Amino acid sequence: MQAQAFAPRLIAWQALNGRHDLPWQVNDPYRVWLSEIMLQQTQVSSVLEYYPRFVTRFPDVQQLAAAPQEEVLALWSGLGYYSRARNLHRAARMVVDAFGGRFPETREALETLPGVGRSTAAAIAAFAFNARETILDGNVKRVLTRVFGVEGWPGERNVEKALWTLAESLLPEDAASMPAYTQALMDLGATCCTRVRPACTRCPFAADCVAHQQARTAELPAARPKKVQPTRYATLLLACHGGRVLLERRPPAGVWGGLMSLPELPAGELSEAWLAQLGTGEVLPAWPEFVHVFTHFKLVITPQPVEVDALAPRAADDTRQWLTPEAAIEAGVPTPVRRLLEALSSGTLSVSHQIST
DNA sequence: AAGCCGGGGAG
DNA sequence: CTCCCAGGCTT
Repeated sequence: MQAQAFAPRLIAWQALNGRHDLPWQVNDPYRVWLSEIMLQQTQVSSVLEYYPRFVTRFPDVQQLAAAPQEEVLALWSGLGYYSRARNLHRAARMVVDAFGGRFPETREALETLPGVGRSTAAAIAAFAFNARETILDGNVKRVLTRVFGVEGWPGERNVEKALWTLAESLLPEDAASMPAYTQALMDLGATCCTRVRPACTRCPFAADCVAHQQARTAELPAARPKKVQPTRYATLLLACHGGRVLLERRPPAGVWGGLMSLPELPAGELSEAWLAQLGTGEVLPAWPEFVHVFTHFKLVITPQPVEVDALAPRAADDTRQWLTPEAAIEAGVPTPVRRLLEALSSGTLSVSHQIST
């Protein structure tokens, strides 16, 4: 893909397939700025409900600057990211007070307005002033990583820097086409090069797109690395006597809430209090620990078998029961507990580390 | 560099 | 439920 071929092909595509009737597609820096702020991390369909009301109430930057902040926030209510509204109001006052009521025309100067970062400033400069500045939003990152096969998560500093450089190298030569080109970048990402199931058959770059040619549109852009889950540790007690094992109903809230389970010793140690409850017996060697993964943490479980000399008295309610492993499984237990009970009933003396879910 | 902001849509 | 969206600001 030649860099100089990118913009003309994209603009030609946009002329026939792009969006041309969005209400903020006007040559007015105030309305462009307002729409760009509203569209930050917010989908077009949502902004379409708010933007008309806002420009009706505040037709120009002077009237916005003169309004009380509460009224601005009220019109923003429901859009989310309310610091955008506060910054919007501050920026309007800055335009009036510091720039004489006229928006600055360069990307660099626009970036001094609160709430206007590099990409938003570039969008305003390109749409309103034909500046040869590139945007780099989520749509553009997706298009560029796919077409040019850029590896790595775009949130990573080096990857993002490379994308800015790449995006700048693709700008059209003639400044007059900057509005159409910028809109085309957004439109391609929003309507064709979508996050899932992109419409590559309708894409002007399909023949050159690295992701499409390698059938890797699902892998590019690379997803955010998953956060390392916090680790918790627990000992699950396998108290056995006469072919039965002690089960305990867990508290209603929290992990495995309300389910029957093996008694859990939080500290990872076999406590004296627990042994006393069970009377006398023999503590057997612990089984190998294994990991159970939850959505928000991982639990390292140490199964601790104990052969007790007699069955402790059954509690009045059903919070504690001595059951055969088979009956316990039947009662409904969490998956890792079921695996342990299965190992117990099959007479296995140790559990493989491969137990996990 | 990572966390935060927020409501909503898609899968 | 997760992940992301026309990102920017703070720590």
